[in-house]
Amino acid sequence: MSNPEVVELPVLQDGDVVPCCPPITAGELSTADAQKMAAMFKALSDPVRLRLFSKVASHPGGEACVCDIADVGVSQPTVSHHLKKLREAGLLTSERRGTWVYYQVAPSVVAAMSAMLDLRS
Amino acid sequence: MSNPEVVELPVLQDGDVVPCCPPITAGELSTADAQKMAAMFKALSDPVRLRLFSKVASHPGGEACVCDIADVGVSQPTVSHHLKKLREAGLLTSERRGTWVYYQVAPSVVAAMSAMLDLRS
DNA sequence: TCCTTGTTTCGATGCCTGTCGATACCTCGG
DNA sequence: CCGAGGTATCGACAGGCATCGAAACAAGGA
Repeated sequence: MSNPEVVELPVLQDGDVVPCCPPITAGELSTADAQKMAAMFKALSDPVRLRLFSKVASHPGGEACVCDIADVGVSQPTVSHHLKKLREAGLLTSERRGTWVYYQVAPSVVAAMSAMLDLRS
Repeated sequence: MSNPEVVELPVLQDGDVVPCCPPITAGELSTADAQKMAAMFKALSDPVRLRLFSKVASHPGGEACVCDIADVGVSQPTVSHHLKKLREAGLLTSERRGTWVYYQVAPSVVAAMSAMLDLRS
């Protein structure tokens, strides 16, 4: 925390539209696009993160309190660590309302990933 | 009959319907489903693998010789290693035809991943 | 104010994985 | 049968990451 000049990662912010990358069949991926896409998929490449994400996504309104989803078989700090990863990847956004923190899905990012996997040609 | 060197995978074969997992919004993922899904996403969580996959997918017929796609900036053993990972995840299948080995995309698996990311709510 | 509950950060540890060079394997042409 | 070129495996190393307990931070109530 002693470095105030740390450059923020080019991660995605709440509300951003994310075109990101073309469908995989459109042609060879550039190195830069491949890195961006890989970061997104990596965020979902862990079973715990996948369960956390699905718990948020399956909640009414695509939103859930940490206290509602924290039971995934790992310690609470680990849950927080994974939620942070999902936030940094732009898949979830968080908002504190009083005592509790609520997480919401970021639909555009997920839609972008889905589009990239669309193999229709 | 021409049933030569079939590379057997304990995983998914081209043409198989892949029930695997429900859409993420359908409810909480079971531990088992989460592990299966995470393995698929993990296969695409590396930039090199993503580029290899896109090179195969963007080739006519969704098929390409290793010699056509091996130029991704890493050594030949590393390319082979990544292709093996993609094979083990069920995303690619391989077939030796004479001197060269051809890789094809396994459309159903990719479609399954895409379906899981479908967030229409 | 102090205490309780919810959440995040910190520091350490052990496993997993991407990468390479060397080498073995497979197929074809001579 | 042998050599050459394409592909896969092996062994080793370095960096990354999931996980935990402890501690710090935030908000509300007594």
